[in-house]
Amino acid sequence: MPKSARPSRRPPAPKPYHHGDLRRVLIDAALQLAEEGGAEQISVREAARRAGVSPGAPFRHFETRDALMTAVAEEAQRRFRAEIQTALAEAPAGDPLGRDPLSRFRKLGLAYLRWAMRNPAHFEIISSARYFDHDGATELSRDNAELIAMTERLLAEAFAQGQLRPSDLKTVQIAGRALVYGFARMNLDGHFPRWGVADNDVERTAEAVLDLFIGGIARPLRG
Amino acid sequence: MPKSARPSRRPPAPKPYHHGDLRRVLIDAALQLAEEGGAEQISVREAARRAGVSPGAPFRHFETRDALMTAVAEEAQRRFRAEIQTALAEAPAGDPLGRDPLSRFRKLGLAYLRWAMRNPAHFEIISSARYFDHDGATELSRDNAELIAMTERLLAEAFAQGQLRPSDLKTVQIAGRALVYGFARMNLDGHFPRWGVADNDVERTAEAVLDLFIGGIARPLRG
DNA sequence: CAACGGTGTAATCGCCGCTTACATTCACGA
DNA sequence: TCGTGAATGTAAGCGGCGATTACACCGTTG
Repeated sequence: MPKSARPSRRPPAPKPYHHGDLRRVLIDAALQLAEEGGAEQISVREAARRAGVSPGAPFRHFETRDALMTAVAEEAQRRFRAEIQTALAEAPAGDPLGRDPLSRFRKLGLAYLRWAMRNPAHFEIISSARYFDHDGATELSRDNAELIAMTERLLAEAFAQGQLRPSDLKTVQIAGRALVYGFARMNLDGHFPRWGVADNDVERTAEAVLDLFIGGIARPLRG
Repeated sequence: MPKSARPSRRPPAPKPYHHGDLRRVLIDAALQLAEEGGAEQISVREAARRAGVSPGAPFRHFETRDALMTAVAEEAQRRFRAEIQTALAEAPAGDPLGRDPLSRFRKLGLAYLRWAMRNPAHFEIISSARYFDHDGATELSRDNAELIAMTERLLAEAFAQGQLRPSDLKTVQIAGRALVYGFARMNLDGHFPRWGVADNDVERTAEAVLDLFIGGIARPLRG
């Protein structure tokens, strides 16, 4: 009598049919698998196994493995988004109104890098656009577009306030993204040992790299 | 009589036993597969199929699929290396002796970017460090270390000649790599449509991004 | 020419994504 | 209240995959 001890407590749960909330459990199991061995280690069967369910059951909730990956990517993206918002919500020292767009830009980059360093599996899943082109990926695309728009706004404000040397802002934006994305992927893809960067030094190096970039686009202080 | 027309011409070939040179053919087939559908589409069985050989035959030449991937990565890296050397060999205009390290640095970055844009499948295979940690991957590591050493030398020379503003050179080096690597991966991972960069514009954008970075690290011209 | 080692084949194993047919259980209206 | 249909899970099976094993072939070499 394995599962008889489930007296159907909890009316407000959205999908407590047979299993309880299999969809949720599958996503969590998949995230766990990604943390253990990378995104390509995610397997429908193993997720089903960990959910204590038959191999065919997941296909009631996800048409294909890629659909599961999309759902996992959305979950990861939501956590990433929350992290970014938290980081940006912290009042910048000496600028309680948050009117210094360049330092907010820096904070954004730093939050991006730190999150990617500390959650490489989640970052990996979000990386590939492959899982953005599915039916249920609207949330993913929207979140991403908002993040892009935010950096665009910050850069425009920074420029308007004279914090930037004259540059094409679109180029600055893409270069900034390429920098943090590339750094995060170098970490994910295991490049840093080849570059003599130890694990303890990765976050410090990330900060140095970001500051170098910002120093390169900022208008030099006259003095 | 499918393969009877092979009168064993060519004594100096290293492995013309039964098939001719299966190892070589398998690597080429795998490269082809990567070009068609990405690195993860490489399958030992499909490579064997295209080589006209039984599914078990490849394992005489590669212990595992990953060993095949390592060999493919080495082949891709060799081509990449050749491309870089060709690009650097071109005499810089107005500096026939090649004594302008910063412009050589730029040329190196540009060659990296262009090759990655035009050979995304090869770039992808080289990206992951996973295939560097196999027995036969010594060539891969050596090539890579040489490339790293070359950029280090160029930056040191550029600094010595006063072309750079004061910066930590290691940070500059890693930032430069992160920038081009990130840009190449953004292209590979399909990010650019989200950024409003059309396919025709990718190489132009790459150049703009690189120049922005170099403008950021270069000592501003006094005028 | 005989023995041996390098090479390819055939058959098989377990895992995978995915599908189909069937069993169970919940939700809701006659 | 009950029964009927839809939502959910199971059982079984398909073909493809990486990998292993036993066996067959063949070129080299002593």
